[in-house]
Amino acid sequence: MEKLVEAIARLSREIGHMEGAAKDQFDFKELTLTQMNYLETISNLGNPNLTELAAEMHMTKPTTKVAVDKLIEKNFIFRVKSDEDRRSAHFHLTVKGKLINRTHDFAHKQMAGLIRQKLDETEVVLLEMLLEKVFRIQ
Amino acid sequence: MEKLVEAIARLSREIGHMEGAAKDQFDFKELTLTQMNYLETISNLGNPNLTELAAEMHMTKPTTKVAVDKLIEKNFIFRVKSDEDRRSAHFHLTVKGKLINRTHDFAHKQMAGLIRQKLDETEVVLLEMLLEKVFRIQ
DNA sequence: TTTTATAGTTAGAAAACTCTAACTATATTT
DNA sequence: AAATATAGTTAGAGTTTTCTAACTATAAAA
Repeated sequence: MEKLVEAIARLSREIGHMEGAAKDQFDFKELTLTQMNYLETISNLGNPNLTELAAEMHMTKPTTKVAVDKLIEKNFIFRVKSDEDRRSAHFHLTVKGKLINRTHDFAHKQMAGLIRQKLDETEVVLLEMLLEKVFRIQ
Repeated sequence: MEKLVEAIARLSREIGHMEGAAKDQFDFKELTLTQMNYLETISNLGNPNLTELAAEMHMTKPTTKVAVDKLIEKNFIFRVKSDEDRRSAHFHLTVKGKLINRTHDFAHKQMAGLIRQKLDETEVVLLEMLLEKVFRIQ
């Protein structure tokens, strides 16, 4: 296996593991795996409407409606009616719903901590520069 | 937001997105999200028994049994009876089951490709060295 | 302005997911 | 050897997830 691919795989696995641990901590017993998935997708899409969410989830609209109704009832998201198109509404995360993202943040911070622990300051700056170059838009 | 954390978050999001796209490609319509999750956990644990799998999934043993029975019926995993403890059996991935990991591999290779596209050879070697140092055991 | 398309909803049914309680078989402890 | 613990199974019930078909309301096109 190529060295670079191996390193990425390792990084990815570790971050995944840290996110799993974070979710255990945050104790989302209130949500099923499926509901968590809808919530994360809403977060990723950024206030989608029902049609957009259903498309991204590869589900029908009635199925998606059942899911969002549960998330609304449990106070993880709320509806905002669209002014431009009065047929439509967009889903927003509540304060409680936004906690989901904290599990990602937590894992990312933890990984940053591991990196600072293993590399000296010069190396950290170098790594930052390299990663920034990879994701720079152009 | 700290620069390093931001870079990790970006990397993590991109890899996640690539994995999602890979799953769409591989077309696992045969599996529900839940079943996919059991299968990935079995893969991560490496031939766990029912008790170990249930613990990792935070589910009861009967629930876990229902799930693995479905995966066996669909030929994603199979049982291997333990010689040491005759009450027990371990789950192994079939060839078909191992395809799941390919979605991860695919995403990691794609990310490696993006990196090679944005960095020159010297920078790639540097990045490899830094990541290796982070994950070196000691 | 009538027709067609789009956004979302409702109803009802099937499959998947999850649990508790009670059980069998094998291992371990006393 | 008897008592206790562990690995897994079975049965049955409640909840969640998913679909198709049919509907309302608004927007866009003809």
